[in-house]
Amino acid sequence: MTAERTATLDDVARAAGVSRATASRVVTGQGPASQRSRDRVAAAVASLGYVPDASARALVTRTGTRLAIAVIGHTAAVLDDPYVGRVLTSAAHVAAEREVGVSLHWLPLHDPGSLARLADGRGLGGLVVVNPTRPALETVPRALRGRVAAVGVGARDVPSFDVDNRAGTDGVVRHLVRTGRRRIAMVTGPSWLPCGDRAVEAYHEVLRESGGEPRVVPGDFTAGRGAEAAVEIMARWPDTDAVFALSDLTALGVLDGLHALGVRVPGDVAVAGFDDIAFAGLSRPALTTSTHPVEEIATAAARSVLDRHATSGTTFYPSALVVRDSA
Amino acid sequence: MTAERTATLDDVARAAGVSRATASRVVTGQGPASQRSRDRVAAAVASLGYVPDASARALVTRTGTRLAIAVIGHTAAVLDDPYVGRVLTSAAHVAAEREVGVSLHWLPLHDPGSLARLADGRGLGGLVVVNPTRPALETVPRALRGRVAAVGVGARDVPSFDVDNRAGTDGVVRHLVRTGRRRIAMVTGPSWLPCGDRAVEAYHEVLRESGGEPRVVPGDFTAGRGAEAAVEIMARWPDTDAVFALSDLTALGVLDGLHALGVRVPGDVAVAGFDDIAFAGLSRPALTTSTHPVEEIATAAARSVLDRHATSGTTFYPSALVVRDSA
DNA sequence: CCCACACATGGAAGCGCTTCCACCGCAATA
DNA sequence: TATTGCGGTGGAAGCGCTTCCATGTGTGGG
Repeated sequence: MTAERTATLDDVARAAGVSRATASRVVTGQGPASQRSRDRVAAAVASLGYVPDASARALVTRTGTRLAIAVIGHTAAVLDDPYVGRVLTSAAHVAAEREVGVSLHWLPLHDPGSLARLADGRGLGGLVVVNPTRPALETVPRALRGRVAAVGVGARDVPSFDVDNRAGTDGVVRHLVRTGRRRIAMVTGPSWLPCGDRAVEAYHEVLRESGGEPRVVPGDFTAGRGAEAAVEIMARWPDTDAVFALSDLTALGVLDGLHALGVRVPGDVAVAGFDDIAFAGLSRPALTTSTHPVEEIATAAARSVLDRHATSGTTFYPSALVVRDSA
Repeated sequence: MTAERTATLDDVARAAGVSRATASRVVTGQGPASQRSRDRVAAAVASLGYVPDASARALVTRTGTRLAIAVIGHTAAVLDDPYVGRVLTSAAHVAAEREVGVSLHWLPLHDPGSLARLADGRGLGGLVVVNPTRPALETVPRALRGRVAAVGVGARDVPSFDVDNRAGTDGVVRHLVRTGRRRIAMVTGPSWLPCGDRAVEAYHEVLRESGGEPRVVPGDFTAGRGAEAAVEIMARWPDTDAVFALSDLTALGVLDGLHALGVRVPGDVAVAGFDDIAFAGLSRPALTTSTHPVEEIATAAARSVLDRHATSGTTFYPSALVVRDSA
């Protein structure tokens, strides 16, 4: 075990024959430096394998670079949903682009205060909140002001990015109506997620127009709940001829529940989901759904944060109907 | 915008009427402190809402607390696989338990050197490498020695945790043989992943015993590749009566490819996967597979790292056959 | 009654870095 | 020639924290 220290900026400065101040200027690219210094420092950095210490840097600049993703809703179910994975992938890509790290934080639904602990050594360059709830967003640490964005609607004061699930729902339900369905049930998302509200509204509107009466049961975006919901729906309204779930995962569960009940899809009941996850095309029957450009949304959110775009309000991304076999 | 600074240890010390050194001792719990000091400092911490600055702490202790997860194989496909998500969830749980953060790093397959950049301000308390490749592991920064574990086999010098896919494969293939299949094909994992080798060996062994000839096509753990592989297999060996894929995702793809070919499952061809992901029970026909206790494995890896267990070598976790409809 | 010994405590150093500031030499201007 | 201006530079301060060390302060034993 040789006591081989990792190179420090002082080492670089010494090797390059300049002061530490100059070395710092060259390494960070801030401030003036002669071509000669620049070259010598660069050479020293390369030969020593110098990597700046992020902690020390964060300590003095009072601001870090890491991109933090905070996912609200601390249940294992959240990650079974490919949604979070897709958000993470995209964020990771943006982070890689910018050469910053990304950290992941799981926040229990009812301890929004924990968001405050995220400042974590000022190491953060930005924060993306997934599934934002209002109380959670209000506890965002002061230190992060101006460097926060939300994925999902419901954010105040911070830019927010979400799929237009009002239009998406409208498209799906209209498709159901167009194909002759009239007794259409809907499985919603978790009630604490404000973003589902607009979808439910759209569902009600289309039904009002087409003369159907609403049949809404609560969901939570899990497959298990979908299976339960299917049973509930068929027990309560046996003449139901279509089920729309605000999540493909749930729709897949509905498919399963219906299958267990001996109900044929789409013969007896049409089923549609939302999100167009990878498995949607793989189920039997393949799931009719509406796209959710998660990658685009998450990428935009991450960029917005890292670029310090001071915009606020929600940007909606379009959702497109994908007709497969189930409806 | 009031210039409201966040409380520092000096503020705490002043408010408690002790020196900064004493305040530090109380906050960290290291070193002696009288009950009186302890109480006063605790009160000051509470009233000021003091949170230690992780950067400053990491700077001086030369070691952080954050748990880093490095996933090797920088492709979007990796995250479509629920596998990584399950690892992350588990790691996040352990991190929450220990009140440390977790950061996520996506490492391109062919730039193992990037692992070195992870030391990232010594902010790391431990590193878990997912899908370890030998070259990648060799570049783990010195600073992290003794605080690294791997999920998946192939690690040298660091503790490693994986499912016993040799036994799992053995179980699945034997089940296939037991149910009368003899012309069994296998779709493997990506060739750069050493952990698949033992599974392939087990497959060969069972086949040797039962007198079947091996039919191996390469896979990459994606569903898309599964569909392709199904077509390849049926073209090359039309009398194939079973396909075993080393990943449920791929098996689901095989199901899809077979369906497109008009091949009935399990009537004409039995299909089995590996991992028992959530969707395995949802497909039609429901997938026969072998469990992969990812949560257990990842939890063990995370704990091992955070607890500085100096064990090395691989711990294997059992895999259990789950018989459903597809085989 | 004094010394040794523990325990508590505060002062000060220093982790690796950025950045303010004063300074220097040089070219351009008066 | 004397003056300004400016790009380039190094010294030094300081970010918030831990920890070494020397210094009190109270106990028990000799």
